[in-house]
Amino acid sequence: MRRLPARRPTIRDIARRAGVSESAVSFALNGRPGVSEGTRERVRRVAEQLGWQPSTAARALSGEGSATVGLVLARPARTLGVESFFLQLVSGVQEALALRGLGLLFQVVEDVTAECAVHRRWWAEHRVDGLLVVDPRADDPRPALLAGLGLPTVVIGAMDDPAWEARPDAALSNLWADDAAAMDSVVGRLDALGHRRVAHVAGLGELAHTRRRGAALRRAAERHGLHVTSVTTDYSDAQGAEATRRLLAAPDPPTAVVYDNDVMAVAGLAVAARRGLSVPSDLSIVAWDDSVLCRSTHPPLTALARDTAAFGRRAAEELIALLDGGPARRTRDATPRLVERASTGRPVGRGAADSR
Amino acid sequence: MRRLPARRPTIRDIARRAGVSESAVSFALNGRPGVSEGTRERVRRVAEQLGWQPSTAARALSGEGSATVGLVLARPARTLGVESFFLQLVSGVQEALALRGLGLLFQVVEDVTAECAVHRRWWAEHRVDGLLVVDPRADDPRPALLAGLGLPTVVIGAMDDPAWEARPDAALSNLWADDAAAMDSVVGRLDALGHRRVAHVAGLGELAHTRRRGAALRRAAERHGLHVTSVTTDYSDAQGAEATRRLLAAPDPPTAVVYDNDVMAVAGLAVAARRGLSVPSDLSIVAWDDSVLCRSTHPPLTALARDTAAFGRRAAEELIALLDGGPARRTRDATPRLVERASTGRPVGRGAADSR
DNA sequence: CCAACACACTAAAGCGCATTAGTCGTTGAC
DNA sequence: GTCAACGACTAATGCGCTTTAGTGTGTTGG
Repeated sequence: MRRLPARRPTIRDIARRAGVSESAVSFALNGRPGVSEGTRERVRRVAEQLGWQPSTAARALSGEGSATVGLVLARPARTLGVESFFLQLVSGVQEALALRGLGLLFQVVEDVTAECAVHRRWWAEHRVDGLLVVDPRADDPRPALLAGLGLPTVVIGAMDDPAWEARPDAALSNLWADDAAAMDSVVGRLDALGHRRVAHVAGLGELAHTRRRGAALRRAAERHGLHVTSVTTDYSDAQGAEATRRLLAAPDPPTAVVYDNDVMAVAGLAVAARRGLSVPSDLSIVAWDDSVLCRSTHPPLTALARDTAAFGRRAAEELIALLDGGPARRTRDATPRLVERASTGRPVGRGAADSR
Repeated sequence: MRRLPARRPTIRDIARRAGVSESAVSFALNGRPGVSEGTRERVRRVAEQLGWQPSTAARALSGEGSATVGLVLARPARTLGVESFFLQLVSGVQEALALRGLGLLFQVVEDVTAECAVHRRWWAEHRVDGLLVVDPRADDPRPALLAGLGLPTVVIGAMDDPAWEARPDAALSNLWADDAAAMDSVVGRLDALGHRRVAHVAGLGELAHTRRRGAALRRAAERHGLHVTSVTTDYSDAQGAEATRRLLAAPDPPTAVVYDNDVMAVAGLAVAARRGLSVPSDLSIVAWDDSVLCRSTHPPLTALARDTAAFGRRAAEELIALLDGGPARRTRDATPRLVERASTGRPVGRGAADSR
């Protein structure tokens, strides 16, 4: 009834039109030796004029790979569509991939088990040439799986050292940001402002970076002689708010809270406002990951900023390097920097810095 | 040096193991007649045991299609990674696609021209079987292009009637929400609260739904005898804030503002707070599209809520129906409903409803 | 008892491209 | 002047799967 054919041109069409064999066309179009410059040029023109594009399916079949990389997000749907992080990351990833004509196959699943299944399927189906893995976690099954399948992979985010070293000689690179250093800068600043009790509203406990941040916080606090509390959440606004309520209800509430994402920080701010606390004099707030959100609240939030799109772009570039046969490597990205806005300041009242 | 082979099993392996021909395997696995139940079962077991998965590349080559649908987002990078809308939409889309083993090829580009180029390339490369198109706009070149290419497509969002009717007998469906009705409900409510001057901070002027909302607002305002102002923006927090400042600086500022997305609404709220205006008594705020954002501010924002993930799911289902050879059709999704929170109320002072 | 016909299955071709193994006409070297 | 080497191409094969056209066997009916 519909679907007017609109047949795609194939190299065969080009061959006929240019009066050469299909192989000559293939050579010409792929820059292989074996055709004269004249013929090459002629073939190119015909291809252009016919609007020819290579069929990725055919290419993939004849061993070239599918010109596609995969990215799967394993997060419960509930905590999704919230953080700006992923869309920005993806947007950066694409920028780099598009330059090479690589497509991005994207999927959202509930958990890591499902993610592994997807990886396995994609591999078996020849769908992807490489993978981007996000949210590395403790006892992460993915690096081993992908190494076993021989799929070039870039893990985005700090992996635990054992996980990194355990990987065999696989095509597995890692791009990480120094969360510990970033946390240090936060704690140092809070200490300088006179805070003595700092809380950390952390993200999912299984994630490697959650642990790193927590550990860094404890170390830094010890160095500075601060008291710290930590609560883990699922990154949702609900749990961010709930954690804030709990922290503030404690007998000796913190005067500063560091949130592991922007959404929870904003939720925390709202809780403080509802309780009549003034930010920053009663409570200082720091958000991990800057975004529009942080800039739009009142007061705007101090945040650990990084260029997420650039992060994604670099990750994609690492993967491309791997795809080109380059060596696996571990690269450190820029450390998030503390952007101070109006949500942090000296604590006053409510038994703040006086205990020093 | 690396990349341990780990060859994927093919139907040939299955055939050998099961002691039948490759064609028999193909028939057995695809539920085609021509094999006995016993053989079919045996083949299935062997395939299972070998962990076989069909190669999409090979499938695509032999005419079955690539088992992939495409979605490209044409938005300047700046306004991206902001709204929760897209990630949620995508997450819903996937849920439906995954049930059918369809992959989602995703790309972000700067503008519609680039989007068309991507569509064309995907088509020529045999990469996708169908497409999801978002943000229909006035004089949209995409429906005609895709109809011409014969790619089954679902346009997500209200298309202008001419655009819809002009489409030839192509595999082009449309899923839309009644923004006009939603706008009516907002205006009705604001009128009932006593507002007389309402402003609309709209999104990109080229988008069809921006125009529809604007037109609906004007009609409704006329019906209710209200005065309306409208400003178009690029959806960014910066322009949302700027528009708000301009509106509030006017000689006869509005007492209620409807923002075309959550980000701008939050930015507007911050502007109001900075100017010392109290929300809602000095200014009522309504956000189009509900999200964590709206719930997390203080006061929380009244918003037009809809189930975006479900919207995406339905869109994907429409596309699957099309892929299955179903007829093109136009479907109306649920109308966004007004969720009243603390950011709307009766206007007081500042020359509010007294002029009635 | 043989033709007609199901039935279960195999052989072979084709999808679009890359690649390997030729083929053929020139050149260059000795 | 002859032979090897080279450049410019073409022919043929394979990738993994679907599909069409057989093939051979057993059953049925006249």
